[in-house]
Amino acid sequence: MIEFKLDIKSGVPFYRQIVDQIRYGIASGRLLPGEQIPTVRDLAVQLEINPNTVSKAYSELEILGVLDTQQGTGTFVAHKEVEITDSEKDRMLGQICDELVARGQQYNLTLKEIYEHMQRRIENE
Amino acid sequence: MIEFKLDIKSGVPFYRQIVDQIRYGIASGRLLPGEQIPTVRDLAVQLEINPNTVSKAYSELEILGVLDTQQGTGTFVAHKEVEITDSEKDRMLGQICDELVARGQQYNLTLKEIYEHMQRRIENE
DNA sequence: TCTATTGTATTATAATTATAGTACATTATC
DNA sequence: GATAATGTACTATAATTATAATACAATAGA
Repeated sequence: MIEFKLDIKSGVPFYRQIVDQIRYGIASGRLLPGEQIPTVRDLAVQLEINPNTVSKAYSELEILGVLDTQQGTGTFVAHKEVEITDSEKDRMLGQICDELVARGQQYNLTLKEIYEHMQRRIENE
Repeated sequence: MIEFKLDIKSGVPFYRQIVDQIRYGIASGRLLPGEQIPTVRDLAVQLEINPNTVSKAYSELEILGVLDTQQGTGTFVAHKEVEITDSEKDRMLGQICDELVARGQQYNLTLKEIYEHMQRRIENE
């Protein structure tokens, strides 16, 4: 399970922060395939937002195949079925890191700072 | 002078991205007090957005005392210190990492893979 | 079967964000 | 003084985001 947290000051829409945090959780291995995530109502209470906003995030991830939802039961991390070739993964890896550096540059964040931030977050898991 | 760049995928409002990039630019010393920044119309053309959106960003920064505007002349960096707190910097780091690690998840990239790729880049610098 | 819990759907409302178009006031410059 | 460029102001429109309240359908479990 992961801990959800909204940054009110960031300007990033709430539903979008939830989407990103779930995907981050999967990428970090803290959310495993088949694992249940909080119910729409529970997460809404926890984050002090409207259930519709949580539902919007979950729906978006279900359409993308990231989550499986079962009415009456709950919402679960999906079992990935799409296979991606190593070469494509490598290409995306480079692209993601390029983008990380470029985004960081806009806000005077160095490659090292970003790296160390990731390190801290990995260690605190 | 700084190079402005908008991240369309981030969900962060355009005017907000402009505000932050100017603030961080001043804080880092890449924008100097008294220096002229692009005109409302020029930046709008450059970023392919509406002039009103640029104007909104500039107005907000003028209220904060970060920019001085002179009708008929242009907009200039004010003689005022801009401080980016550690917590704000941390929030920005978190936001960028969340967004891009989440984006990598689409391609089955793990946090560890991204982290290690960054490490290799640092070593090759 | 009954009940509680789950996700889902709907309608309404409001605030925010962005665009489009137009116009005006101020300033520098020729 | 005339002109061009500047920031500013205004109205209108649309899409997005978030909330509120309600209801319905599916499931698990007593």
